Amino acid sequence: MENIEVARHLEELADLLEIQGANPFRIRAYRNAIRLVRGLTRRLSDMVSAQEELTDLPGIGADLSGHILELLETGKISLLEEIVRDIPRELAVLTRIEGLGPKKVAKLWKELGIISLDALQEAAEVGRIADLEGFGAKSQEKILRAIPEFRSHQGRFLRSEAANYLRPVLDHLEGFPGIIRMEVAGSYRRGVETVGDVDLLVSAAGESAREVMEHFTRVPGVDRVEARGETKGRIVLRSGLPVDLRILPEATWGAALHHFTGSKEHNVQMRALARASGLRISEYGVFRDSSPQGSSESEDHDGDGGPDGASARDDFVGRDGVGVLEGGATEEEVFAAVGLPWIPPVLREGRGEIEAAREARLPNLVKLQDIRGDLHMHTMWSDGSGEILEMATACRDRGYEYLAITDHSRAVTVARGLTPERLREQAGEIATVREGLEGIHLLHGCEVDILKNGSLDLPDDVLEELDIVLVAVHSHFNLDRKAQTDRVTRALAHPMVDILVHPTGRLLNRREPFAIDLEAVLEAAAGHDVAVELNASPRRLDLNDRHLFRARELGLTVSIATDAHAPDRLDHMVGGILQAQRGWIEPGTVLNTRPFGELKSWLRRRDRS
DNA sequence: GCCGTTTTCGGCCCGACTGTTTTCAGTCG
Repeated sequence: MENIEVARHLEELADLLEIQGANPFRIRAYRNAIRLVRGLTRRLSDMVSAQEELTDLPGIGADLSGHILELLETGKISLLEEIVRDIPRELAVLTRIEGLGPKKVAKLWKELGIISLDALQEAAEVGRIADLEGFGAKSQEKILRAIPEFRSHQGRFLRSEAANYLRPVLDHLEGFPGIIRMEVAGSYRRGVETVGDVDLLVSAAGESAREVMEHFTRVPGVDRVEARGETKGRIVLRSGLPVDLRILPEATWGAALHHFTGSKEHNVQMRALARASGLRISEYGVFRDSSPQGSSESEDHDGDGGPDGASARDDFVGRDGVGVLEGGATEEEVFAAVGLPWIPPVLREGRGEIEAAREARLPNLVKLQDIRGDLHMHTMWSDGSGEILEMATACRDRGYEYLAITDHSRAVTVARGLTPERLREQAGEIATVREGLEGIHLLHGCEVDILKNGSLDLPDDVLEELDIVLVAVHSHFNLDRKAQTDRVTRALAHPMVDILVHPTGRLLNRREPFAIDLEAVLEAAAGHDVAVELNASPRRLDLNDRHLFRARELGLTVSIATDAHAPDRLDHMVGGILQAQRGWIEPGTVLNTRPFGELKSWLRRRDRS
């Protein structure tokens, strides 16, 4: 069983426990464990087979370990089976509706017997929800709006889509009087491949906050305003993208930026670290508890407007006591307060970045400037829209040293894949273009299909004539896990193969990765000295960050490539770099950071003519 | 349910906003 399935089971269990009204800290323990499982680079079942103790994992104790072992062994968790006898498992789905949490879902179920999305919609339409205690007309309207939204896109946007929708919002706010600074935070800043909403931060001069908020709600393309407070507002664009605005004091901008960049997991770890040294971190700064130890004064919580006369000049009267502001003007100050160097947002996922920072072993992340070429792209010869020359000059314009033209092979008929004859014809054009081309090296390659049985779509003598050979799965996505794994590993063993491209075949929000033992695939690639691709197309971003992290651990070579089907799509490299950084990838791991000479000698490890 | 250079028991990150209340619960990030 895959980790993702383990996580799903635990998630259902956590959801139902929450609806049942279980101890919130118990729920948090489950959520922590789920995040951990999703972030693991190794399969739990492999760890169990290797006799490793799951309780060694942070956040997994005796109980959770027991549930996981039972699940791996029997495919079931008896606690979950027990709970679903009392609570319908469909209720977990309802908590995903915006505005509905476990408490409200439990109420809807107990009072109105609602367990399905359809029933919820019907009840709202006939007005039965508004009469329920704790609900009202507005809650009912909100539910009616949220259901179709939930049904359509499940609330996730590609980061690149979000960037497009966001642009007019930023333009609208840019230069508005009173705005001192503006930045996008949240998962967007961390470079996550899909985002649920966008967190926009603004610092504004004293009195102008109200006007800034008002201006924000009049963004072009706004569908509705969901919240409009003094410091926090939320609009939903017609595209469905929710945008949150926070107005924050300039003096503690760094603390706010850090807080709203997250991730949640990272913030929790940072706060725990702060607490250990008597500090408290919030979006308003880093504070040292200034109340005398054991003093009853610290228990005085309701002194909202009345700071005690003895407090020092910089004292901050917070919601739960008095503290002295220690820093927060910049993110660097926040990290420095807990003895850490600044950590790049792409790493802030609570996956060991804090330990790495403490031990001065943060990765030297690969940057766009490190990239010397693009090794995967298409032209009009198959399903691209540009000429070979156009692609080459577009690459040269981007400052690259080299590129590879890699059209499809014949099995991909819908993409007008090339037969051996057409491929040889293309080699002729490549030679012609090369003659007139200066300032960039042009490689002739092919994205060769891996057939159902793991053999390649082109004969060896044709492969030998190419400068570079990419292999990919484009068919038979439904093979079982073993068959798919065997198919791909067999292809990797072929002596002419250089790069395995888009290794899991996923399309974000559209197609799940096909069933494959990626660990085995990565190991096979390492064994055969084949590189794996990070496909930078915003729809694919395949491999994902965790796979990349694993590839790095295994010492694999990674190619970051755009798979561009038009010259302007070569800019997708930017998103690929972000993804690579999220996988802790350093320049030395990346094939296409190498100078052309080194790339050539790497390609020549194959005995080509 | 997890965890331990404050603790094997008693903590567990912190704050804002809405809607439904009339002082606050629930939800969200």
